[in-house]
Amino acid sequence: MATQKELAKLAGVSAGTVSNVISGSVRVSKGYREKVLSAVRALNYQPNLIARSLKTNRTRTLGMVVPDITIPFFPKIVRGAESAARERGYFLIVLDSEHNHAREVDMMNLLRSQRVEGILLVAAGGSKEALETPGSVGYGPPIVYLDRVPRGIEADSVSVDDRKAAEMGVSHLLARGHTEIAIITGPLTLKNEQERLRGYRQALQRGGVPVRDSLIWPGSFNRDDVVRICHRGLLRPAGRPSALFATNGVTGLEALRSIYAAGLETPRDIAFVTFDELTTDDFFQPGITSVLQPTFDIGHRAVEVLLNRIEKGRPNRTPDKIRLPATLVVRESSDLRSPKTRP
Amino acid sequence: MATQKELAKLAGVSAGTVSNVISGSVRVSKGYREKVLSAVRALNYQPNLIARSLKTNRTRTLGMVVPDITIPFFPKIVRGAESAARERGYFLIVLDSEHNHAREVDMMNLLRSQRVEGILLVAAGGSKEALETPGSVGYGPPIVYLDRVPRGIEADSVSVDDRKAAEMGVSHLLARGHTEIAIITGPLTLKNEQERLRGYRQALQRGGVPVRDSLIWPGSFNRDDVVRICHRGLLRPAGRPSALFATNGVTGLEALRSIYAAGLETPRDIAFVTFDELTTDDFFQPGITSVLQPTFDIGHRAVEVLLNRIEKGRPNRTPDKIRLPATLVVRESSDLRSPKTRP
DNA sequence: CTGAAAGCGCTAACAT
DNA sequence: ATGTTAGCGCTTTCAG
Repeated sequence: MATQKELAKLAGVSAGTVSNVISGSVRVSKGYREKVLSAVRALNYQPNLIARSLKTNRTRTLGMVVPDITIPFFPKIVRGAESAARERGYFLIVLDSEHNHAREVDMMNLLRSQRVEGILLVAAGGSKEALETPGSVGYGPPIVYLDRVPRGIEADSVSVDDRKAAEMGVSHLLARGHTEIAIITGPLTLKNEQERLRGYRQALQRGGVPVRDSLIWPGSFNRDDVVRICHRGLLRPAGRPSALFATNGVTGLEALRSIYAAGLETPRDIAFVTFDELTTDDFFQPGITSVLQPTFDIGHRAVEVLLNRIEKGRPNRTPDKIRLPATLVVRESSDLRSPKTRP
Repeated sequence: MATQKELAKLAGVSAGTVSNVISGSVRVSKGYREKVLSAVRALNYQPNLIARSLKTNRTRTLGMVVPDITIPFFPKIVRGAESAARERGYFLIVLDSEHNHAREVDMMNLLRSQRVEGILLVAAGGSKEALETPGSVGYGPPIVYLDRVPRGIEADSVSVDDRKAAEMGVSHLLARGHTEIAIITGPLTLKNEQERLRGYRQALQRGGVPVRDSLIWPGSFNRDDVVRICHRGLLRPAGRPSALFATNGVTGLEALRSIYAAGLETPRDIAFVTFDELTTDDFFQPGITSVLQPTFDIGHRAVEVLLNRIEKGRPNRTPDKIRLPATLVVRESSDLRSPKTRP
């Protein structure tokens, strides 16, 4: 691929002039500029960003690490982040940690080696310890945590108010007259899963309904686990709960699968509310009531926070901890009054 | 962030020795190596890949451009590609063209400017012309086309045998006794959509069933379009077809939505087969019969083709045109014999 | 086995 | 307004 030196030779000017034309930072006379530009076209010149970065010590690139790009929640966040990055003239490199903290550390180091100017991190989680040491924080470019906010460290973050969001979903079920509301969670090693569980407890307490341990089903992101747990819970001798609340989309989808597999229907046999869109969202018959997170905004805002930190360059400023509200979309699965029966 | 020069000073050796230790290309005595390595730890050194790339003219990075990362089909391909890249020690940068050819050209140029060593492209399509000029082919790093193979240009590609795959789906419906089989397609500007339509025709012809234009419904990726087209087709005066075949997941999902919205059930009122997993795949009640593409393999194989091209460096070799088979997963939606009715 | 030095392509003084 | 030049961090000869 052509270099500026070659352009200079072809255009009959110096390398510095070529650079001036291309970067646009210094005025160049019209005649020379034209010559350079036609050389650019002739040689199909593409600036070497690597060389430019080495010189300027800037890459205009942001990195992002997500636990699993095949979970629909994450591509939506990626979209928002990419959009915000592009608006401000930055590129975004997206990497997948595959729920693996060791790999996450590798990815972070890779991004640092690539000299990205900031990193958006949805922590892989797993163990507590893992969450708290996401690859030796404290050096390298700024990090904004999204979705999963680490406990303890003072860092920028953008997430949903999990407790309030869960409370909203559970309160909705209470308002519909349910008192036997079970909850199926994701892995409780994740702080936001814990918070959602707290929101559940809070809603019950405020509603004057006792919290019963037998209705709290700690789950995971694993398909079979969730199905097994739900199966046991739904068919337990004490009788099944009248409602089930799922704290994330992956778990919620499997929970719904279990309900169907047990030959039950929502809301006829059991009311159901879940966090997140079940990919086909309004598609289920009956429709599934969901607590929706503002996915695009999470990504978008996170980039704004990151770029403000980068460009304003105030390293010791107090962290931005942005909490976005979720919204409740009420559909039939939580509605006692119109039990539809459609295949 | 620390540089090799700083390491050298701390370790009391020359910069060249530090480089030798880090790259591992030249043997360094144990004593010096230890010193360097402890300096690495002390300064939390991260090699500057930018500088390395500038020198070596290698980035060990691959680029990938997809039309829409939020369509579940693509993250699955990305997974396969990332996995293969990692196996061979390459990084993968994923970009989203948002179905927009102009943006696709930008993304390609960006990747070239970043000096990626090869590009995996799922073309944005749209207009024919767009497909045929994916950003001035012929210079820059090698390109492997996935999923959507350009007409005319001789290039490496990895895709599914669309015609055969569609034929398989339609033949299945014929075998179930259907003769009034409608087809709803994606945008027919895409060659693979055309091929799938040809597969439909071929299956009918081989089955001795006349092809009727009124049963061919050219669609798009647009939600409302598809719903409108299906609505019209399903409620047409001539009576609705006995089966519907959808040529991709996005269109298929909307088609199914239309079926439900019209108060119909599969397979009771109409049999239904679609390309691609409907995100919740085996979840629908009744289950949806699907033509499944080997998504992970498509990405994985594409990286292999690309890296072979890069590393073997045979520029004028005849192109690899890999066609992977799809598989048919038969579920209830196409089964006349056991019309379940479950909500 | 180690050190010194050149140079990858580009930008940004500085000099003309 | 244009040309000249140093140097970003690294690898890689080439001497020693």
